[in-house]
Amino acid sequence: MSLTCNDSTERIQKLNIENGDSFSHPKLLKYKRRKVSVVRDFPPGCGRSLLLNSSTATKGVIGDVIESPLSVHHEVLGSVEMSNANTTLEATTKKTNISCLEDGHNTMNVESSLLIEDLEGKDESFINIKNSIGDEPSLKDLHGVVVSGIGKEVLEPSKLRPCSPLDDTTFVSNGKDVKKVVREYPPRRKISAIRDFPPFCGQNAPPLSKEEGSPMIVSQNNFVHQNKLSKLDKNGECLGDNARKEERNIELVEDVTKLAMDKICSDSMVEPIKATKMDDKCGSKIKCTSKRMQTSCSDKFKFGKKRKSTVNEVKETMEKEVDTGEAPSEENISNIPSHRKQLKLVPCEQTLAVERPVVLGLMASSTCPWRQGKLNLKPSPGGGSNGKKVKKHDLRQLEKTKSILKKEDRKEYQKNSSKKTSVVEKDVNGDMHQLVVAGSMDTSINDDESIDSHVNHRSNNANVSLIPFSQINESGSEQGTDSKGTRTRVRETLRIFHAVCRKLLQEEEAGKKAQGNAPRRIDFIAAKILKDKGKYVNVCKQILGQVPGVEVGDEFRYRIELNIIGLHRQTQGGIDYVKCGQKILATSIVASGGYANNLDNSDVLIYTGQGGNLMHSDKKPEDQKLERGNLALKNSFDEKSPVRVIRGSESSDGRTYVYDGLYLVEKWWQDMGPHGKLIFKFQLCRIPGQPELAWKEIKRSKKFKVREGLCVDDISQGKESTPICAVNIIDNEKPPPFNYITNMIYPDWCRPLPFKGCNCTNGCSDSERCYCVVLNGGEIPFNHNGAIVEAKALVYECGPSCKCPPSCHNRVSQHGIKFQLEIFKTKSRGWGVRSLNSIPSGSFICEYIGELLEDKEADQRTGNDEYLFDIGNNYSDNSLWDGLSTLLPDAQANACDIVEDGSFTIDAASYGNIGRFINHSCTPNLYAQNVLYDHEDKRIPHIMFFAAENIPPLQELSYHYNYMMDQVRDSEGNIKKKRCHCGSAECTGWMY
DNA sequence: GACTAATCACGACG
DNA sequence: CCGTCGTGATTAGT
Repeated sequence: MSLTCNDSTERIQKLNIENGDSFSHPKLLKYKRRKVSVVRDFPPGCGRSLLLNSSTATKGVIGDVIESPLSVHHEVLGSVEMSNANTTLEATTKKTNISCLEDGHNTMNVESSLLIEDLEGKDESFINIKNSIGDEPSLKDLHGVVVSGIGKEVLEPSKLRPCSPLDDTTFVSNGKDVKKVVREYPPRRKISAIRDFPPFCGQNAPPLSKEEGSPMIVSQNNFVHQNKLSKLDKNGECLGDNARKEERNIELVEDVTKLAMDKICSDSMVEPIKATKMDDKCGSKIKCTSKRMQTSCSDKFKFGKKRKSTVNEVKETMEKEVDTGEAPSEENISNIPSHRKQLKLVPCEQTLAVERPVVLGLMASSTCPWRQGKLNLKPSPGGGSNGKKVKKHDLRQLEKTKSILKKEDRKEYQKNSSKKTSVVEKDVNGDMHQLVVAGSMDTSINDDESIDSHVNHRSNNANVSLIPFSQINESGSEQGTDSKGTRTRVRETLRIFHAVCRKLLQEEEAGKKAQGNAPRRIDFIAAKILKDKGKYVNVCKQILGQVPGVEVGDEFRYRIELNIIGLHRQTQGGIDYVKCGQKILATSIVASGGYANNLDNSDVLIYTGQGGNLMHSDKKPEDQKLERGNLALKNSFDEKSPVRVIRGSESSDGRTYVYDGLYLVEKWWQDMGPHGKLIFKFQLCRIPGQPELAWKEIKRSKKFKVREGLCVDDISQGKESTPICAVNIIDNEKPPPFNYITNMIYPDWCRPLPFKGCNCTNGCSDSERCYCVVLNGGEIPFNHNGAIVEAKALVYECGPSCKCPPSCHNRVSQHGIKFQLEIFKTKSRGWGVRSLNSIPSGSFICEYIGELLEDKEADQRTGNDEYLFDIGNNYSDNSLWDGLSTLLPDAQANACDIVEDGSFTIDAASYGNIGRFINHSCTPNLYAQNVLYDHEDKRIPHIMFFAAENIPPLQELSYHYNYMMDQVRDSEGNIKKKRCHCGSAECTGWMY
């Protein structure tokens, strides 16, 4: 066995040279800083608010209320009548004049933010708070003073007294007597909404694994409605009859929110528990099998020759279908009402869900979403119509494309909109989203919804639905099934979105030099295309609470993605809200601010309200008003309604948005902004029981400079540019020994044809002259940020024979690993691989490296099938982004080579790299891409893993092993089956 | 030249 | 029609 990789040393050198040339995100090139730090703020006791050390801490519990003698109510703002915004503003303005008197003599200033500080040693005195301008009757709405501080000590209410001469007075408001403010100091536990947890919530919640999540929150006014979900969320979009009846009720009653929610709550009390139990059952099933399998489940099996013929069979079958969408799982199909199974809605690319189960059966990969989306559509690569190069097209062409798309869908729109007239009219009448009685079309579910979803969206149909706070991606329950489909749709939609963006970016990058095109917003264009194609998810309603198919930790690159999946509808606005009866309630906020310094205290968020022209430098700043988003957040506080929080951050990886889960508005107040105008502040606290965000753990690791469970510092022993550590918090096992290599080992007899290479010195942009670009079908298959544009049968990178520099955009995977990867012990799948970085979709991860074997030789290595990777046309596996060709007709897949059948296998058992640890998943986030750069032997391409979607830190990396059922045999020819423990909601339990 | 910061133009959505 | 915790490109400054 000898190393014959002819450029191994050169490559290593290049690798070293290139180490500094890190994966560059487009956003990396440009930074944008917010001019006014309206978002950025610190919770009490943190950051700038940390004015006191603990010894001088305020005696009081954070959030406590010291009632002003002029105060009307006990709870901070909670019940204060805010109807007269002017009064409130006035009162608040004068808050800065409030003095805190000690013993009635000494005056202590209270900051405008109403921090009461430095009460150290003043225990014996009582604290009086009075309004120095208390003689003004207009101050009747002045509310209590919030004690903010870092101390946890309790300030005894008895020590809080109104000062003379207002001592013990009652205050008359609106002609009614109110209680003596101080004596009836509210019980402390009222101060924090989140501490008062109903059953199944907060501290009362049963212990949960991350996967299980938290079942539900039933807070006083924070309602969950599992039952409703089941009706709403057949992929999210429809309301069942009962639900619609409820909605009618909501419209009729006066106290809309309360009554509706009460009803919802009572309806929902049984279902969630049932669902939880079912989930448990399912979980235990998986657990017991997983125990049996333990580490062996990361095994890889070979599949025989039959595999390919099977694939072809499937392909033939699938080609008869015309389909862009995902196929529903078998369960989904069974759940579709029979009358709907007969629906054939739209010609052309739009779905024919009905026939899929047959194909799925053939596929024997029924619930793997990516495979469903893919095997079907494309004619075999390199064949047929794909022979022509893709022409760069300019804006006009794209507009043409768009208009064609529009035309197609306009017809649909007109067709459908007539059915929706009533809904539309209702919406027109309301200035905001309105609770409406959904038309019969709205009962459409699953795939049909994808057809009219954009119509719904256009019609501005904003049905309010309350999604319970719970992890609803479990299988086995109705909810789980729904969510499973929605999760798949969300992932698929985002994947397509990213793919379209990359494709557009590719065109942009290719065309830019030739003609200085006007700047394009590829995100908007991509979004528009998806919308026109009905690919939006959760479009039909504004969702309060958890959004189906979106999980805590999901990462996004563009704001518009939040809109696409229904997480946050505003494209720019930070506060999204929905009209719920008479009130508006906040559904979600985007906190884009440099919170980098304050990650440790991430469960609390202080959010600045909107308005006041803070964002417009050309307009005069004004006081923020209690309207729109501000009012919505205030109402969410009143109703204890959960608010989704999306955190935006800028880092070296560019801007990302992370869904941080549900928060409750804990309190709100007004403050003086940097421009001297009043702004609203909202303190939100993360609802406990939700999965921890990965970056917190990483932050913690960095802080303590210790990785918990670290057992090997660098399994590559310095051979990779960044060390790859091994982490095990499950048991004491260390990773099994093997020889770490960073280049393929080719056998003696294997002398790959040398790669001719290009002679480019101009960045390999010439689609006709660059040899490599020609091989790739006339385009560089990567974006300038290093992301692969789309999956292809074979990708040619420029190689050692090329004249272009190492910085050539057509050199990506050869530069090696760019992310900080580590291997870790999983609970049921042996060792797995994950990244400490956020990985944008399309990024190169790593190669699958080992010894190259012929199949027959691999067969002889009995009992050694764990780390085998069959080289072949895994293009069928790769067509993860197949919607692309139909979404972008101009951007047809190019002619490109296919891998020639040589029956080779990579064996990573003895010699390998980190790629050998990557596990199988039924819902993988990576895919294997064949790449050639250092030789031209199409039988033995490099196997390169690329990210198929945005991957948050610490999420396990996985790809689909693509075993075919009953094709995996042991050394004696017996059919082997392999348990799958990927844990995915889509998992069938078997690797095929 | 690389990087930062401010500004502009355009934008979709509700 | 209007406003918005966007986005990319341009420009000026360091």
